[in-house]
Parts: sequence; structure tokens; C-alpha cells
Amino acid sequence: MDFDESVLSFLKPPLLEKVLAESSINTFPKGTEILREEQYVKVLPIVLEGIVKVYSRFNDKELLLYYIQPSQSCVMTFYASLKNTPSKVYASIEEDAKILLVPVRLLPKWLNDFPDFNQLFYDQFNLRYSELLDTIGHLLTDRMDKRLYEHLKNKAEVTNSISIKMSHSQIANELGTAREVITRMLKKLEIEGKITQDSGEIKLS
Amino acid sequence: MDFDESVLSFLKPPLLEKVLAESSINTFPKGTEILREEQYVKVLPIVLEGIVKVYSRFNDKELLLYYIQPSQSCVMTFYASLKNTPSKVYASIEEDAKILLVPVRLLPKWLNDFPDFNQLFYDQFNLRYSELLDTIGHLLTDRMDKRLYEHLKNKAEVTNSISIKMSHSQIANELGTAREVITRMLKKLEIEGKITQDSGEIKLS
DNA sequence: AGTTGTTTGTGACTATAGTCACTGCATAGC
DNA sequence: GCTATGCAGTGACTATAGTCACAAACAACT
Repeated sequence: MDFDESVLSFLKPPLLEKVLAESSINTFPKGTEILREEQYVKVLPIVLEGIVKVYSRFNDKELLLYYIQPSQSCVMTFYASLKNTPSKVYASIEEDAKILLVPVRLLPKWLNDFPDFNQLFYDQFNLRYSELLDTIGHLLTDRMDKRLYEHLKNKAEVTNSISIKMSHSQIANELGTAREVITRMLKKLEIEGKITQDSGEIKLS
Repeated sequence: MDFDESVLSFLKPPLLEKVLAESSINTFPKGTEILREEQYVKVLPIVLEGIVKVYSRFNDKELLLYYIQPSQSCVMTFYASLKNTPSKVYASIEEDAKILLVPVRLLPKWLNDFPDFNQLFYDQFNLRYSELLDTIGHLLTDRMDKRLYEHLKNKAEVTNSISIKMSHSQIANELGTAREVITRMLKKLEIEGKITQDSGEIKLS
């Protein structure tokens, strides 16, 4: 199979072999929606390359929850599949991605045979919970300009690039606010010298 | 030991025996702070009676995260103890509580010997994550009057009583807002006939 | 009963961000 | 080129909730 096996190093060899034997690898282009709310799940995705964005929707507002980076899995999907309950979140491809799709029917057996496997999911659960706590903290105490700036910095870090190509309204969606607010705040950040904007491209400085 | 063993029915007999043999039972009065942020944890609490409140603090603002009810455990403590990392949240006794304190050093072994035991923590993790998602949803879309009313209804449900004895400023803390706001909103809810206030006691109607 | 401290009630003000209505720009397709 | 579409920029207005500054009510203790 055509990918860097080191991203799966968290799977010990005997388990790794079994997983690879039963799983398939798919590639998805940027923008593909891979998980909708209320959807039932039959495969557990593990990201090999690229970035997946997980977000939630409240009425008409959206909010970015977290990014799944290579060697991470979507723990929301994991739980939804394990318990056969519908998903509460959405996921879409943020950067062209290569994803290992592990069939869910074998998971309980593997978790039973390789108890260490559980650690992976505890870690992810904890990570996501912590991130959500941080998000709440920002929501509760920070004003939009700061939230926006942190959001951009985070995005830059995740995509490993200082430039971001997104429309103002896409950003507004991710932060659960209105487009005009983002336009104004970006202008403010530009005046403060924290970013530059040029033909739809935002650069951190 | 003096408590209703049915609250521990999620532990299968062989495991239950081992756990009880190694654990101690303590009672705590209302108001006791049992977990602070940054604290390291050596025991996993399982609530047998009473209610524990788990909350987070951001700068000077506080926010209620969830209540731990009988037969539930604090999954944040679980993870913090498993990985020996400091706690990110606070916990205090909301209603006089009897708590089973399970020593953490034996947890990894039990999780290994009884893989089903993991389900309990997955369920709790998922529950708490879902609650946090809901909280974010409310924070993002609801106005204070609605958030307050939902908060009171939730509190009434958890304590199994339609009356709440709390000062306005305590409520304000739990919702991460200012006291005057709560005073005004309570008045508003009173006028709308949703609650009554009488000598520091709030009753849902 | 009087002092002290805490809780509640309120009016006035402010700041933030969300909404509305519109203009100018750029790009894509014909 | 022209037009359509979507994106960005901006001023004006509004609503919500947070802040400030008190006053009144209540409780707790001596």
C-alpha cells in the first residue's frame, strides 16, 4: 500500500497486520463531506495524509470543533460506530486526504484482544474534550478580534503554511458569526500589522 | 458496606469484588472542593449518593460543565489519573455525597483483565462531550434568559426538586455572567410566570 | 436595637457584535 | 466586450449583555 507506514506506528505489529488486511485506503479531494450529523457509521477513518475538519451546526450557525491530522482518528466516529448511534458532528476534507477505512465490525474484537488499543481512543477523547474546553473558554472570554486571530494562527499551524485561502464568509462560518464582522476584524488586524490581505489570500506576519 | 449496591451494577461481579476490596468509601458535605485544576489524582471517584458538580474556570469566569450523579464517575479524573496528568477542571460537592474512592494504581490492570470495563469510560466520555457540545450550542445561539431558564430546569431535574436555593451571584458564576444580569433575567422569568422567587428560593412553575 | 455584611433591585451608560442596505470589484462565461 | 455572480468594503442602526453606582432589604451577631 502506498503511504508512509510510520503514521500508523501507534498500532503494534500484530494488530497492524490485521487492521491493514481488513481495511481499505481511499483518497478524497478537498471539500468532500465525509460525515453528516445523524448519519450512522460503518467504517472508522484514520487519516494518513491531508487534513479533515470536524464541525458542528447549531440552527444556522456552524462552529469548527477540531482538525484531524495524519495518524489521528475521528473519535466521534469511533464512538458512534461502536455504539451504533448516529453522529452528532460533521466532517469534511480540508486538504486532499488519504484515509484508512477500518471496518467497524471487527473493532470490538480487536479492542478485546489488544487492550492497549483503547489508549489511543482515550487519548483522542481527552484531546478533543480539552480542545472543546479551550474553545468554550475563548467563546466566553475573548472578543471576536482575538478569536479570529487565534483561529487564523491555528489554521496556519495545522496546514503548515502562513497563508490562508478562504473567503470571509467561510471564516465567519467556522467561528459562528457574520461575514461583515470578519471583514471588519480582518481590516483591524491588517491595520495592527498582524496580517496582510491580498486578492483573497490572508497571510500572517 | 453501607450503600445501595445496585448503583454499582455496571461492574460485573468478579470485578466488583476486587474493586470493593481495594476501595474506600467517604462522605463529603455540600460545598467541599474535591478536585482543583492542575491537581494530580490518585483515586478515581464513583458517586454512590449525592451530586458532584464539575466546572471550569477561564480567567475570572466560571462555567458549569456537568453534574456527576449516582453510579457515574468523573471521566476527567479517570483520564488525568490514568495518564498521570494534572486535572483541567474543578469538582465540588453539590449535594452531600457518598463516594467510592478507587485507587488508581490498579486501574490499568483491571482495564486489561476486564476489557468491558472500558465501555463505562467511553460512555462517560461521550456523554460529557455531548453535553459540552450542547453547552456550546446554547452559548452560541441562545440569549441569557433562555440559557438561565434551561439552567434552572436542568438543576431542578438533577436535584429532583422544583426549588433551588442559590444566590443570584452563584448562578451568575455557573453561567459565566454578571450578577445584575441574573437578577434582571430572573425578574423577567418571574413576570413571564415561569418561576417564582421567595426569600432566596427560586421555584419553577 | 443597632451595627455589619451580604444579597437583591434598578437606572443609566457602554461596548460589542450582529443586522441591513447598499456600493464597488473581480472573475467567469458567453 | 458585456453581463452575471459572488465577494469584499462600509456606514448606520440595533440589541444584548456587561459595567457602574447606588439604594433597599435582609440576616446575623452582639
